[in-house]
Amino acid sequence: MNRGTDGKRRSVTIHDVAREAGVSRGTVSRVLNGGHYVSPSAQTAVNNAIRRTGYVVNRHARSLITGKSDSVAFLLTEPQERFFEDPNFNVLLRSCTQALAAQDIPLLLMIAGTEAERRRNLRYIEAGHVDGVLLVSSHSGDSVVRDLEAAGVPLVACGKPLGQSTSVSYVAADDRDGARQMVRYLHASGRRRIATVSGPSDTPGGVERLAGYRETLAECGLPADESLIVSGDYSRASGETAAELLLRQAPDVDAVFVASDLMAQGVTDALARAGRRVPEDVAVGGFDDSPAALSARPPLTTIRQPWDRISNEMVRMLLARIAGEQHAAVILPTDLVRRESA
Amino acid sequence: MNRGTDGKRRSVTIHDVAREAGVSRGTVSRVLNGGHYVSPSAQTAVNNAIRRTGYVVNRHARSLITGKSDSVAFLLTEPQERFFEDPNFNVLLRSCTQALAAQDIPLLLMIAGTEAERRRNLRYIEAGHVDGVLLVSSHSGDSVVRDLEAAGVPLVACGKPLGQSTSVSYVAADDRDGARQMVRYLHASGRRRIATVSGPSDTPGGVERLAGYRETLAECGLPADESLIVSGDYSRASGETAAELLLRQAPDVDAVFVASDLMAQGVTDALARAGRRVPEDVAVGGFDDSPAALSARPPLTTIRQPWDRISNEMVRMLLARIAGEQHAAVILPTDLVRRESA
DNA sequence: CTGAAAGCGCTTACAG
DNA sequence: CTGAAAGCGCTTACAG
Repeated sequence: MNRGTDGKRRSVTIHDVAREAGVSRGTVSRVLNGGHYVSPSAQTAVNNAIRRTGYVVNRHARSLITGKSDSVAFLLTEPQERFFEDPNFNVLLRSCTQALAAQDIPLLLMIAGTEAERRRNLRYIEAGHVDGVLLVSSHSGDSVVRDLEAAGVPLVACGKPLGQSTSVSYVAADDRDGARQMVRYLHASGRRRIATVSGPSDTPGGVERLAGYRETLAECGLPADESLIVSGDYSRASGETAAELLLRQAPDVDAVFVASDLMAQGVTDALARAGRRVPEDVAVGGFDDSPAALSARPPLTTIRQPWDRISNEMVRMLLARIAGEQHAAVILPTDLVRRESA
Repeated sequence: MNRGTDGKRRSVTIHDVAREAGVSRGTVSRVLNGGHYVSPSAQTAVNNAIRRTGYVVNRHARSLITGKSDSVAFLLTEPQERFFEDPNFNVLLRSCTQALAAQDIPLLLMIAGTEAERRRNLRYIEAGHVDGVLLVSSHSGDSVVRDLEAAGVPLVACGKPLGQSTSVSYVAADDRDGARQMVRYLHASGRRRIATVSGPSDTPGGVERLAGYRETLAECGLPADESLIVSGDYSRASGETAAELLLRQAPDVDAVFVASDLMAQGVTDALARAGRRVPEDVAVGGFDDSPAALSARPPLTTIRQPWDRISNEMVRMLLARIAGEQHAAVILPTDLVRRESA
């Protein structure tokens, strides 16, 4: 579609291409849609005509008949504050956008911070305006998954959706194993009073990383000690609070596995204020390998989540789901990244 | 549009509503589009029918005839690394998404990091698949503005586009005045060797904030001294490098106005390493009031950019532009935020 | 104020 | 392999 000098759109349609190529509109459409049942000569004639006329398909007309929009939504039900505090979402959003763009599928960004926004977005999605949704919503109370499933909308979640739904596709990092790696590492470097700051218990990361911590402690023959376990809400401030509590409850702590880098940054702040050196007195291990890991002082030893792979898998799965494939879960491995904090 | 159990969409159309309401499709369409020339009784009959049938307009069909997509693009031509390092973009993206959502207009996120992505996005936009674009692209070398303008696509830029185009709408914070406020403040608190770390000279912030710095120095009767001026690229690392250079060139520096919080964070790091106390020995003033200002140690005194207002204005202007209004520029005031670094 | 009708640009059976 | 034709769901002059 071009716009003339009058500002009105004057589009070259399939009709113009057909005339230019000396074939029917049906034939043009066929080459547009894969070139099946088209003779080589017609094929080239059409392609040349397309080039000469500068034709671009009108997606609305196509969608009207195919019933597909060729677009997907990236829906965020997280309270916004957290979203914009957490660098992981950025990486995820960027990678998903680009993976989709590579297939010429635009990404509609939707933020459902308030209940009203949640309803509006749901209405839009359920009206069939997108072919599927990439869902980022770590809290479980959330009914979005249920609503979307009920409406039959293809869906892939980032992280395992807690709660009832067992039939939803998701891709997640191996949280539990990541926690295990970190705790094993702390133990191997000689620490014996290993604490943890866990995430909220209504998030997969909150549950799984804590479970990994517990398992590994047992595996290493270290006693379970509830005074070594405190929890936060993934924010930096909650990390500070948690560390202060920890220092009171278990002053002899010599290592902390923190369930997110942002919280770990808060932990190192509090530790520094309390006069504990990191890592000499207390080793600190984070989770995520987010930018926060680098900006923390000292830089954080942490668990890297493979966000590029996660987003690529999410996009791949969603497209497969849209094409009719069954749901599935993909669990991706994590890596330990050594820096200075442990 | 609903999906039956077979997974196929079975939509209720305007036709069903018309039948249910006992009117023609034209009448239904009229109430959908504002209710002009419709009798009150027809109006209510149609509204009831819509409610009963759960009708939702098919946007593709509507777009096919109106020639509008009722969606806009948020186009980012910044190299991605910078985007995801800069918290301002997050705020901007969130606010724009929500301001648009309030009007029921979806935002398509487009990232043009590479030349190939740039071309693909441009093709999509120029094909008329969106009604307009919100552009975030601070570097001037960029031909996107030119291309988009040539194609007649309604456009609003964030920040003044450097370069030739004089006819593009934009909204920007008052960079120059923000710089003035900060330098005046530093001067008023007794500093006399006030340095600056400027941004790249091909960005509006790089140019304007430096100009504001120079003007205010003169206004305060302080001598212009080029050894007090170094530049960075807005990254934290470049702030560190700049500060190191500064300490060599002008060891007696007692204040630094830094053109971004991220760079200012690098400056405080380097200052701390060099044994200078902030703010006792050297006062540091940032720009942006981004999350980095809070996570810096000490927290940064900085210039707040009104991102909420900026995004609201951008959306308002774009919608006006799409509706046919002439281009315009909006300059929004900034505020000094006092914290501990100066 | 309202209905009948044309038409937006495409895809897809249906015949050949 | 190809063309003619129907139809996707809507909006908008055009008559009344």
